[in-house]
Amino acid sequence: MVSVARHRPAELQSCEDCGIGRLCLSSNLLGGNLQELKPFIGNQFTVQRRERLFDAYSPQRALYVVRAGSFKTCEIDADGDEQVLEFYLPGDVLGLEDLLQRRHRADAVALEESSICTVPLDRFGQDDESDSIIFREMFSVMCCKLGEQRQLIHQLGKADATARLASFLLHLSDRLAERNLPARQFRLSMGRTDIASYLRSTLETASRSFSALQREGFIHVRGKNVQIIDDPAMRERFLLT
Amino acid sequence: MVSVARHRPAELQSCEDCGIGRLCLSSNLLGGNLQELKPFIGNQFTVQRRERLFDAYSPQRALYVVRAGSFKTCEIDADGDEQVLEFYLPGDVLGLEDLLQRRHRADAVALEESSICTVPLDRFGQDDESDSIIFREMFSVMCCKLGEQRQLIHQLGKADATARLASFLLHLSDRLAERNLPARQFRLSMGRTDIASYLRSTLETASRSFSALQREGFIHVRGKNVQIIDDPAMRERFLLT
DNA sequence: CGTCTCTTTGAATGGTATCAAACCCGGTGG
DNA sequence: CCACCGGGTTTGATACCATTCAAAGAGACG
Repeated sequence: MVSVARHRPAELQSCEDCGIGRLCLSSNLLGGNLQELKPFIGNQFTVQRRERLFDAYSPQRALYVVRAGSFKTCEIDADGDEQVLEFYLPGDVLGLEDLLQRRHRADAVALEESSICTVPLDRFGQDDESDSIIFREMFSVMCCKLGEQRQLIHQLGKADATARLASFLLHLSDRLAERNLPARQFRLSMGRTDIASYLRSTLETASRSFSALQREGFIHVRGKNVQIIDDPAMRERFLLT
Repeated sequence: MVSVARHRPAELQSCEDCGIGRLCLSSNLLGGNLQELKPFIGNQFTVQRRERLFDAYSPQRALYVVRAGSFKTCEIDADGDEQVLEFYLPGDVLGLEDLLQRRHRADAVALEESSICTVPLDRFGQDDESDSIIFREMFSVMCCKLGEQRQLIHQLGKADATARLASFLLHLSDRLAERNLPARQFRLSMGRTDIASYLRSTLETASRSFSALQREGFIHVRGKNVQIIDDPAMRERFLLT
């Protein structure tokens, strides 16, 4: 069995790795103008597990970059059920989709003790030059997000519960790898309920899917600890696009 | 029975109604600077039913505004199945999500004889001022699209097939109303297969859902002709958010 | 070591996909 | 004008997967 250090969240080493410098990891709009973004960075602070970074419907004052730990955004629907919208890892930016209305459209909750950098919105509008840079960055992230959501929609329609979980795990693994974090063996900071909610399923089905993936030899699971055993086979079997 | 004029697609009256002037109908970033966008408008042409406006993976040369008629975008997935991504009505802009890569990510197919205005991409980068305006416009549309996709994801997870169809029809009705087109009684330009694909369901289920909505007195259906009979009750019963 | 929360597993129910056949409508040609 | 044809649509029967309800099991923490 693997001995896991207790509750040590994933962390970025330096500002150079910080997501605000390349808001969308797959974007290459920016060459190396990290310096130009420095003026936008505000103060840092930590958020405890289950604490909210911001509330739905509250006015937006900043963008938030996850420095360490992880978050989920979720909204409460008309029936009072919580729906998980997205998970955020170190380097991810929270609040982009709220910029237009300058009002948060979801709750942001820390999944573990986490550290945050702020990018106050009042820095915008000071200088057209840097405004334009950050605007294009945001645009690029939005494009990525649109693509990701499209992916999710596609999956929700075609793939069964097990395939959706497999995709989720592979995507998570890819994101961890992009951040130079352990991507083959990791600890999920979110519970089965959150995963199920994100995948538009139920916690029982999610749990069964974990078991199924383990039974078929793709992964090893023990509670929140996941090890991806046969990554290529898993992609071959479950990844559609 | 209603006598329907044969195949007369919905149409915009003037450039003032054109979507490029307020790319996202719910956005209010622009005050009234329609004039500033005029230089961006390129030539017009028509597309026949089932003809493609552009192909997936082809390089993007322009944005396309639907002037009359309607379109669907769809992609062929790994299994060779067509997946409908979005439907476009007069005033809608095609190609926004492809801007980052300047490469189309889906096929765009005319659902009926349609008319198109182009916004060639080579107009961009000439003038920072107008670039910035169009950039913000696009950003605003992206925000709207993100919201819509989020809505769809939500529905795919929670609502059953009938509720999803109801939502689809109500949303379509709203979009027609925004364009000052008949919104209570209209002719669907897309077939059951396309609707089913968009809703991540099957044509049989879509058909049954139409029947169910009619049986319960919410709508009247006769092939592609739809009349919304009890709009408020339908919203009350099916619309989640 | 006990308690609480989260997770796993089981059995029954229900919605949707699938397979199959009949039907309707629009268009064509006699 | 009517008969016919073909694509699209409706409806029916069955099978399967996911949800739901229920209970037992594992892990975290004091």
